[in-house]
Amino acid sequence: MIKDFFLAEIEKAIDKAIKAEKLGAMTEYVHGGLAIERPKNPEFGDFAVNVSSLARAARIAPPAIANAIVEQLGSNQYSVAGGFINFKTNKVMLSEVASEIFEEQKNYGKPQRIDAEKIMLEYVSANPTGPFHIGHGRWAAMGSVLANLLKFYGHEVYQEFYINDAGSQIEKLGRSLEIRIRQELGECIDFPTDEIERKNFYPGEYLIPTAKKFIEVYDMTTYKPVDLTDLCDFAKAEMEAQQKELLKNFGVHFDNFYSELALHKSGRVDKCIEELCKSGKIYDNDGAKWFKSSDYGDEQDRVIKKADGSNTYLTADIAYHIDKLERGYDRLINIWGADHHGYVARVKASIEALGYDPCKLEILLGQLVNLVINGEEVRMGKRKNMVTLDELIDEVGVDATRFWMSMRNIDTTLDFDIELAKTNSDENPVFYVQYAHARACSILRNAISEKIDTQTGKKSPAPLTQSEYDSIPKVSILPTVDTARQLILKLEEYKSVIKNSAEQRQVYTICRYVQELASEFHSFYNQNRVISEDKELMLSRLALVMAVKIVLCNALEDILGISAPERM
RNA sequence: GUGCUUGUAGCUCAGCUGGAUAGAGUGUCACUCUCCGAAGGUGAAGGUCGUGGGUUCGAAUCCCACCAAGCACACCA
Repeated sequence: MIKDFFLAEIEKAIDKAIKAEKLGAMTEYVHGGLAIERPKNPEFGDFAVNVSSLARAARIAPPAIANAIVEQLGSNQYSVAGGFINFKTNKVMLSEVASEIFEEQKNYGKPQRIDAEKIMLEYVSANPTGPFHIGHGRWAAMGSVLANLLKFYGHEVYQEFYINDAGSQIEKLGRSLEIRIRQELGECIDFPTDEIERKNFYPGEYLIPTAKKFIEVYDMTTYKPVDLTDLCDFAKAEMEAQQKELLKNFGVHFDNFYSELALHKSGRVDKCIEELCKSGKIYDNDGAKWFKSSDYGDEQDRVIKKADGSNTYLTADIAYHIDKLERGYDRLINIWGADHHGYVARVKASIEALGYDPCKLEILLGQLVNLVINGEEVRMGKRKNMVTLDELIDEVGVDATRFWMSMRNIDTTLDFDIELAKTNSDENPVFYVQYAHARACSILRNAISEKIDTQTGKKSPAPLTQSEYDSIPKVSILPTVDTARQLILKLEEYKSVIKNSAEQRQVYTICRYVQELASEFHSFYNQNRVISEDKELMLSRLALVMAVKIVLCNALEDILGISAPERM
């Protein structure tokens, strides 16, 4: 990376300046204390480093420090402004960026060496009691993008969906299906109207098709009592199948679906309670067993076994996380909705109590999604207003949904404006970026297509022959104009974007980057004609266009999981 | 009441471990198609960084208090 090169040069110069006693009271510089940044105003240069932080140790003014360091560098590439050292990259370095892109192709931006980890990424993890709502869409999109990103960065990533298929909710689902079946068979029956009673059912209409299917499978003409477990199993299987189908269509891949019910049946949950008992952190109170999670920073202790002898949801969750750790993962990353934040402390506490390092568990808490329809916020959660993820994707498409769900920092509430996401216009960032890619493809097509004048019908030969076109990657780019320089620097930035995004688990920075790159490219396009009489210049510019196309395509398809269309 | 998250331009959001004149997009207004896709580009206007203190040479950024919004505070899952 160009940044790393400059940082190393400057750090060397600081060491030299200290030896020459040019940095006042400073006797030692610990490497890594400074960072290279892009100046806010490009007139200052391509990169900058702020040395003001050394002022305290040196006890001299920042500009004097900067000058002392630049003196040691002995190059006119560097200039000083206040506490900043600014510098421009030379043409050779810029040209190398493009060569690197052509060499690496799909791997451009992948770091050479990282401490690779075996990561378990768990996300979505919904109840199989109904269709996904748009909130699930955010976790699905962000999770799959994060998985792509971490894999690309060099980690080994395993994606898992924890199915909450145990507990009382499943019985609710079964009983709700029964009502729908009896309705279908002509019985005059409905869900309770009393609000509290109604909470024991899922009155959404989505169970009607399932009821019809059930009637067909069981060949019923009138309702005969069916075992509740059969009803539950049928409904559950149907909901799970629907959810899996949707995930597939949404471009979200899971390596495994882990059943909570199977976890209970395997005896792992009971074993986990035993282990906790051995740790001495369990006590009895009011007939229930409590886990002393407050010893590990939780606000209060938690029930692990109820007075009626059954386990709580937490108990299974503890067992599940221990199971993940036993499967040998270095790191567990979970994406949870912010409404589950209370669980973080207790799950971490259990991990620690059972002798594992709680730092291995990273929980990304995501704020929820608000739907904006015609400029008005529609609150989710109220069942009657619920918009399902299915409906949303039908309305705006997979690409736009994935992009919009990923484009914001996870800890801000996301406003999803349906009307905006639907428009194929400049208001929509997805189309803006895809358009840039299509435009790059179009230029490359034109470079080897013969041109037909629409007025005269005269044909003129293609600007380049196929073999000339194939040699483009070997061409060295001539960053003669400023827009080209800026574009190349933006391409170079991709490497740091990938690094920061992967290390901080911040997916939205990729979305931002891709918009910025598209913007630089559109700007370049408008100021420079790519296909021209000057062949050397044309080849150089085509090489730049090709480099942009590669990076845009990599970011869109491989990381964001969004199509990079060649035509629109 | 307690905890977590958020408060930056009309709107939606960036702003990296404190540092250059607080940045984008969108909306508004003005330019811009003889030429590779105008689904584009260029420019202008628009901000007491929720409020008040504090730390610092220097604060949108760190600390404290307050105000406002969202979420969570089960022997539900």
